[in-house]
This record gives sequence, structure tokens and C-alpha cells, in this order.
Amino acid sequence: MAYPFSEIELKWQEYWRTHETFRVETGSSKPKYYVMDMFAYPSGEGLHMGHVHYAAADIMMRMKRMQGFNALHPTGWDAFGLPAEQYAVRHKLHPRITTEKNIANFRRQLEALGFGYDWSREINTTDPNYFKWTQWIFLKFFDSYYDTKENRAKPIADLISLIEKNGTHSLPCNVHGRDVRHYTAEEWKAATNKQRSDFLGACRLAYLSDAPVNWCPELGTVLANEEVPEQEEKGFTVVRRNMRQWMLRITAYAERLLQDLDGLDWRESTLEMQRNWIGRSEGAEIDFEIAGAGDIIRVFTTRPDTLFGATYMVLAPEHPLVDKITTSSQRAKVDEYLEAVKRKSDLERADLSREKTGVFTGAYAKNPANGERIPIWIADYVLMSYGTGAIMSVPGHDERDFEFAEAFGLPIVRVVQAPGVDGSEPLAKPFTDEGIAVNSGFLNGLATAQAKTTMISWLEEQKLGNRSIKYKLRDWLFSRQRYWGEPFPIVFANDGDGEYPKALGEERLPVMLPEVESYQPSGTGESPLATITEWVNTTDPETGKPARRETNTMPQWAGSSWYYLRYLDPKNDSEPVSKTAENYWMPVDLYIGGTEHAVTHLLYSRFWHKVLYDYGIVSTKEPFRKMYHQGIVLGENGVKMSKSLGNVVNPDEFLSKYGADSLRTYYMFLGPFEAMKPWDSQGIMGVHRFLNRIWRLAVREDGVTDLSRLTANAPSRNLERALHQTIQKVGEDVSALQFNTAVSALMILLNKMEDEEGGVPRTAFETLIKLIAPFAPHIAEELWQRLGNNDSLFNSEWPNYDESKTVEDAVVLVLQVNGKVRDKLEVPRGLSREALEAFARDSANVKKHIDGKEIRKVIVVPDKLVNVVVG
RNA sequence: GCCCACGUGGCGGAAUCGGUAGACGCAACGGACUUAAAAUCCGUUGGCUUGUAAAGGCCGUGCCGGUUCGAGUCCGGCCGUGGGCACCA
Repeated sequence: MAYPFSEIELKWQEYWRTHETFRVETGSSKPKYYVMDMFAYPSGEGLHMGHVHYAAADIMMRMKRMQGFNALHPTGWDAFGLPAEQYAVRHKLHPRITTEKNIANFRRQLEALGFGYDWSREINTTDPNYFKWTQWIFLKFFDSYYDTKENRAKPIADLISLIEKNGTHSLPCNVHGRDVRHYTAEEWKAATNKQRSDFLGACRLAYLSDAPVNWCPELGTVLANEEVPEQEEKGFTVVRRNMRQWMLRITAYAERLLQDLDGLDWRESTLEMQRNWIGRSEGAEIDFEIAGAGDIIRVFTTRPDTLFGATYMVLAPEHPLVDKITTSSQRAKVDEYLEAVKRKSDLERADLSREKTGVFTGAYAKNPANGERIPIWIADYVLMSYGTGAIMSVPGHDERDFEFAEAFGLPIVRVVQAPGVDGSEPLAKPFTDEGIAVNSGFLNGLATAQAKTTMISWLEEQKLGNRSIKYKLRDWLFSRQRYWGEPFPIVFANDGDGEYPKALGEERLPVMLPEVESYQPSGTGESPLATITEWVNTTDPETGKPARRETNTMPQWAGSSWYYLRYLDPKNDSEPVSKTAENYWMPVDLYIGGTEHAVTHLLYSRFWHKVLYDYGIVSTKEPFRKMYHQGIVLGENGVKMSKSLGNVVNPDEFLSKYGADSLRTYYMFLGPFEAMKPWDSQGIMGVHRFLNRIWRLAVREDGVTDLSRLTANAPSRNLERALHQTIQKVGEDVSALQFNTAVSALMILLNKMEDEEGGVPRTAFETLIKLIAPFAPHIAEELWQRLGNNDSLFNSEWPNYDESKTVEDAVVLVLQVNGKVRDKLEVPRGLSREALEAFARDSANVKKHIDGKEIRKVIVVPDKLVNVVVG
């Protein structure tokens, strides 16, 4: 008969709920420990097997708590998002209703797994008391510029004062965009609100952009760059389309986002992904004069040392100078090419296997290094979105340029040579490594690194260029054409010369979503909100004049970019988080979540955190000190669980068959937490048996407590050693998230306890219960109570171990001949080398193998082995 | 193509300052209890091989090579799996 897990699990879940056992207060004298998971999107499907990984943080919290920490493990709901909205579209139900229903169901399921959250800190991104502060933070972005002198965000009001004094020409910030009009102080005074707004938009951290965006017709919304690969994988199409959208200037933080990765205790591959996404490149910007026209083409290159080898230039098809420099004789060809490029999808354009295409503009530029006349081409292998949208082509030393030059018969010259290699032959393929500069005038003979700095100095002296750093990271597209998201706290005013955005004051937050008839996105690129004229048409509270509301909503990433802060002070209605709470709890000591968020959520929240840091709202540079990624659990056939494959295993089935304790413990026992591993329905029986064996040490078949198997004896020397070893191992393994080996250590301990002569010492049993408690909290609480304790086990102390008592006093000595094991024997610890060697010489089997041979050497590793080397 | 992980019994996995390969669990097989089954308990279990037995031998951590008294662990080169990036100048 299995122990009555259903009964006791309900009992203790109820107990923890009513006693608020895992509620923790800010400012205890105990050291704090803050562990959290990536919160759930409460889908209508309910919990799946993957959610059981939340047990890891629960186990950590429970152990840390028993170890004397003020341990916080909160949870909440990432509840804005598409599925609820799509359900609403189909059933004409407000998404709030399904969201609430789903949350109630999720909460019930999480409790059924025995997770000990501090429910007093539960948050919900769709709660007006939460998204009020999401909107508030958005306004911080809107009301900020990035000060490049102080290297931090500062209030836009500060910038305005500077402009009023000195105009816009020498501001301590980058003014982004190509056609930004500048103002003197006088002109600024005379400028219209719209004009001022246009200028400030070029500096704000949240700004409107009219650039091409990723439009997904199936979803009826635009997507951030980081989201595109995932949606394309799901089979959705993403096309480029020009739309006016809110952007967040994450690029201003590129360097800090990169630098601050260094101190983080994250998986190397995740750090690497972030580094690659940010994509920092060092090089130079160089100006090329266009022959005749007087115009200048600026390029970015990481190899300024190869400037002498630049035999032609290429502009991106979208480059603004294309139209201007194209000669009349080439006009028709250029137009035809531009038309062809426009028709290509992004996917086609990015297809590497494709032949290089391009067309000559008819114009020439002057290579600033050697004064040679070089042709200017356009080609779609040059991207407008990176660098300056134009390149100098060095076909001798760049693969893409080489391919292009070969295809169009452009000259290829060698300007870098591998040391010690004859470089007089023509290049059969591009040489992209570093080497020695040749055919490069004043650079000849210099190694690449030195040639780079020499060239940059020369360019700077000649005022032809300068050192430059570029990033692949693009600004974050922050609006979505959906209903179920945070409304922007923005209205558009119009004084007669065009619309411009204005922030609504803090006192008007939260800006609520209106009730609508249809949640269906229009598909034209307008949000469903755009159709609610009575909501859209409002008044500018400042002037009382008519104004129009922003009808896009924020992406789902918004609420999750700062939720780890709200847990700390969830009811605060005067600020997102109090200084006290933030100071006490931050940073997050352990954050557990999926790798799929390595460059989305994790990058976004780091960015928001840094902006808040600049304003002193948070005190740490980084939010998440230590990051762990759970590995996904595959179906029993070793492939990813999916409904179409019919290999989905449901946690409910195992919950009802074996109970939450078995399910949690088995999930952790499956294998390394971060590894991908198949589910095995049989395997859970092993863990279930293990828990049953513990149960039976203190309870009779009929369910009545029977402590007669427990003795008042002190543990034997062997058991005592095992206890100390296990306390040490479980503590260390759990801290390192090596749960599988911690569970196996507990199984070993139980095996030894059952072997103990004369019964199981009660003290040993208590230790076992405490050690298993984080994994199987219900059975542990129940047995703890049956041992006569009144308070929750989780208010008791974690056992201590004595290092000296973990040491074995006998060791198995391995005797080898030429590295092969020939004998093993048990000997006391700490014998001398001579004594150990004597054992080897005495061993019959060793003798057999060294007989008649010359002993060349004897290697003795104390307490481990003796290796006799014979020749 | 580039970058990052990883490759161990029938299965999940353990063991990496180089020092007993296969802990723990599943499955399988044999046994005890039972009228029987379930549950429970005990035992065996990497492959090949010598021996009546006691006890031995050889092989074995994806493949090939190297360093070492000794390699799952370190080095070089392949092969395979998973993940990420992908004309980023």
C-alpha cells in the first residue's frame, strides 16, 4: 500500500496557505536570498510537464530558508498577450475574463505541486496597479535622453534648458536620424511645438520612427528584431513595411550592456549569445569623395589597414545617395535593379548561397589613400541597417567582396600578406587573416594591428576619417497593433502643422484599455483600439485642445522587463518599488528560466534596469546575478513533446498516481537540471518507492504512527559518517543546482539507514526528513509532525555537518602493475608510502605480474593506489 | 560557413586539481512471501573468455593519433548530435 499522498499533500498545502508559511518580510536581520523563475503566461491549456521545473527554485528557497536565510520566492502572471486576445476574438469575451479564469486554474495547479510561493507578492501584468508602473517607466524613457558625456540617461528637460541657452548644435547627446533640423537658441524660441518635438524625438530614449519594420500579416502586428526568428520558425511570414512605430533606444546602452556581462554568473553560451547579438565591431569610418559631385560617401570598415586595396565601393540599394550619383547612362539599369531588390523578401535577400548581384551606378569615387578612381556600385549584399550603408570593397581580403569582384570582373589587389609567404602571385581566394601590409604606401611592412592604428591616425590627421565602433544591436521596436497590451500614456496634439506626441502626466496613470466590440486587429496595421473613436478622440489635458490617443499597445516584453522589482513591493502606489525594498532584496540571487529568452527578455530587462539605475531607482547595475536555464523534458521516445506527435505527457496523470512529492523529486532525479532529457514514466516508480520506504520507517501499514522502529541509539560510526557526508553533499549539490546527485545521495543514505543493526536511530531519521524536505515537502512535514513537532518543518534548522566526521577511516588501496589494476585491499587511512608499497609487494597477484621483471619505478598515491612499473 | 555545448551499459545518468569506469534509479533475470495477483523484501546484471571451484585474463567511455607510470578526464585531427548566429563590412 502506498502512503496516502493525496490526503497529506492537500493537508499541507492548506496549512501553508492559511499560515502563510512562505511569506517573508523586507528588512529582516537574516541574510536575504532572492530566487525567482521566469513567470508563467497563464494559457488556457494549464500546466504542462515543463512547468514542473519550478520545483528547482522551490527546493532552493526551502533549503535556504532552513539554512537561516530570509528566502523569497515569488510568482506572478505575464498575462497580456495573444492567446487570450485570440480567444476573445473567437468568443467575443473580454480577455480579462479568460485571463482571470486561467490564472485561477494555474494557481490551483501550482499549489497542487506544493510550490511555496509568497502569495502576498503575487503580481499580474494586466492589473492596472501593475501596468500603471509599466506606463510610468515608459514615460521615464520618453522623458529621457542619453547623455554621452556623463554616460547615463538624463531628463529631457535638462536637454531643453541646454537648447534654450545654446541651441542644438553642440549637445551632450547623439542626435539620431538623417534629416534632423538643427536650431540656434533664437530659432528654437521661434520653433513650433511640432518642430521642437521632432528634434527632441531624435534624442529621446522612447521615440517614434517611420522606418521599415517587421510586419507579420498572420499576427496582424509588427515584431521586434529579436522576435522574428521564433515567429518565422512557427511558419509565420514576416515582411518589411514602413510604419510609424515606438522605438526604445537600447542602442544607447550597447556598450554598457556588453561590458556589464562580465561580472555575471551566467552560462557562457548565454553570455555569448548576448555578446553576438550586441555585435560590437571596432574599426574606422572613412570618407570617400565622389568624383565631380563634391558629395561624400562615408563607409565603416573593421580593416582600415586594407584601404589601399579598396578597388571599388558599394552602396546599399536604399542608400540616400544612390539616386543622386547615378549617371544618366546607368539610370535604367539602376532603376531596374532597385525594383528587383524591392520585390525580394528578406529571406531571399539573406540567402547566402545566392549569387551576388549588383549594378554599376556610373559614378566614381576617389580612394583617399592612393587617390585612385574607383567605381561605385550598388548591391544588396550591403545592408542599409548596419554601419553607414556603404562599404569600401577590398576583394583581396574579404570573402564577400572577392565573390562580387569575381562576378563582375573588378580588380583584385593584394595588400596583406601572410608572413614568410611569397605574395607575388595573384590571389586565388581572399586572404582574410592578419599579416603584413604590402602595396600599401606608408603602411608597407607593418603588421595588421599596427597598420590599423597607423591608418586611423593618418585618416584623423587628414580629416578623412576617424576611429569608430559599431554595433549590430538595433533599437527595440516597442509597439504592437493589438488590443490586449498596455496602452501608451501618450496623446497626439496638433497645432496645425502636424501631429506630435505628448506624455500624459503621472497623475493620469494608469491609462486604461477601453471596452470594445471587436478585438479583431484590422490587419491594415492599425490596432483594434483605432476603431474606438470615442476613446481615440480625447483632449490634451494640458491645453484642453482636441488630441488623439496612441492606439498601439506595448509588446508582451514590457511587463516582464521589470516584474522582478515589483515583487519586492507589490502594493506600493506611489512608486514602482521603494528604495528600502529594492536595497534590501536586489539583486536577484538566482534566476531560472528558458534559454529561448537569452536575447529577448534577458536583454530587455537588463536595459530597463540600467535606465532605472541611471535614475537611482535601483542600486545595482545588473538585475540577475546568477542565471540558470532548465533543460527541456522530451517525450518518452526522446523527441520533443508535441500534440501532433502524440507524445505529450501530462503532469496531472503522475500527480494523481504518485503525488506531488514523487513527481517533483523524480523530475529533479531525471538528470542534470540544465540538460535536455527524455521523460520515463517507469522511472518515477523508483522515487515513489524511495518515499514509501521513508514513510514506513515511522508509520504502520494501517496508517498509524509507529515510532518503535526508531531507536534512541546513537548512530553507528558508519551511519554517522554517512549522515555527515550526505548533509554536506545535499547542501553543496542543491546550491549548485545538481539536484539529481543530491537525490541519489539521499537514496544511498536511506539504504544505509535500513542496513543499520538494531534499528534506525531517531536522530538519523530526523536528519533524513530534513534533507528530503525541499524535494518532498509534504511527506516531510507530515512525518515531522508525527514525530511530535508542532511547528512547520520549514521553520526548523537545516542539519549541520562536521567535516572531520565525513572522512572514511579505511580506504580501498588499488594495486596496479603498469597502470593495470591487479589487486584491491582495504587499509587504514594515512599509512606511509613505504607501508603502502609493502602491500603491493606482498600481493600475490601483483607478484605474479612482476615476477621475473625489473622494477623500474613505484608510484605511490597515499590513500589511493600503488603502481609498480616494470620493464 | 562561423560560434557554443555535448558524445559513458538495454535506458536515464554517476565519476573530470589525470588515479577503482558504470554510483543512484529504471528495465531484465532468479528467489522469498501469497491460493493467486498487486505491493513488499533478498540476490544477479558492461562485453568476451579460462576454470569443477576459489580465482584469473582480455576488451571497453563516438573514431584515429599523442602526452603520461596511469587518460572518460589533458592535447591534435576527424565523425555525430543539440543549440545559437548568419552577406554585420
